[in-house]
Amino acid sequence: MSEETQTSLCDQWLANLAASGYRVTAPRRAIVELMASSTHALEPLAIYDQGRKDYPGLGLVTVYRTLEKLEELGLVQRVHHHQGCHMYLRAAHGHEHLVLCTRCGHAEYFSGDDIGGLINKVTQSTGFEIREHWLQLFGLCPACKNQ
Amino acid sequence: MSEETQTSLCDQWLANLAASGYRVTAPRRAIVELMASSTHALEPLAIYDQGRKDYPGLGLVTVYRTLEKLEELGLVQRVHHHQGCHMYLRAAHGHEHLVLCTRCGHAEYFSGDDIGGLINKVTQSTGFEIREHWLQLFGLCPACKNQ
DNA sequence: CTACAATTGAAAAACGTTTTCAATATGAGC
DNA sequence: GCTCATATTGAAAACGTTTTTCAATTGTAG
Ligand SMILES: [Mn+2]
Ligand SMILES: [Mn+2]
Ligand SMILES: [Zn+2]
Ligand SMILES: [Zn+2]
Repeated sequence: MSEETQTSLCDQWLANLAASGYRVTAPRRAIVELMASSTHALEPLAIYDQGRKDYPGLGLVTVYRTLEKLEELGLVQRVHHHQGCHMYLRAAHGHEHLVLCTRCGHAEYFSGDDIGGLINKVTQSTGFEIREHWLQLFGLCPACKNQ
Repeated sequence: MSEETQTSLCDQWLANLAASGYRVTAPRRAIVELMASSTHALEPLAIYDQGRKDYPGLGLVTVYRTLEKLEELGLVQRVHHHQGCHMYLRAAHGHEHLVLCTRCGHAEYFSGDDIGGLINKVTQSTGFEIREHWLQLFGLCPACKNQ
């Protein structure tokens, strides 16, 4: 009963890396720990700074290379922000989009957008064959709303 | 009657520059001519290359500086694309969003998106105060659909 | 036409990202 | 556990893009 199958997201990601033939190294553990739990999209330099608290020898190059792998495995995704276009966040589960706080960067996924009707309209009016869409909402998160 | 008020978009932009206290110079004319008529979002280097056909002395720095001004005046806007995040296109008129061709880059504005309902749902479920949204559709333009 | 400030392009600097490379650490096989 | 082939590492160099600096040029108000 208290024998939980409590696999943290972090452990899942590391297992995923291993299962894909990649090695589980100390620098990767530091980065995964960070990314699996972050509620903010982070840019490589921020990941580097944060990660060095955990593993001081960490190199910025390794951050880039690890993000590349995590993205390839679908664990992390790139986010375009007002503050930068190379920010990384835990990937969406299924069809989700992001709400982002313009003040603190807090990011949250939501689902349930229904733009099928719009896509039909645009298909008709423009003749485009639409295959993909980007949708992102921006505003203030609950914490930032109250100064 | 045949005395048309046929001010080209290009001339409007130049007038706008002048009215804002900026000078109308040959390099700016070359860039404006290009941007006011382009149906593709262009990156600075492409604008530079195209612009040099018209005005061979054009410098890349001037492209950057002119885009900065045109954006400030709301005549041009930055577009995030799969192929690049620093592309520029004629700004939207009012509330419009973009459909972009993933093959040739052709861009078209559309309006009539209604995501008010979605915004309400997300406001309720996340507590965010939503102030802005990005919506972009991607696919194949009519020309690219037929190979 | 003149005079002055805005604008220009070349060159240098700054920036973020990628490549190169020798040293190191990992994990499979014993 | 120990060995070994090799995946991974960080530092340094290279890279492409954007910004800054600066002296020469150009636009425009008067
Ligand atoms: Mn959607
Ligand atoms: Mn809209
Ligand atoms: Zn972007
Ligand atoms: Zn096309």
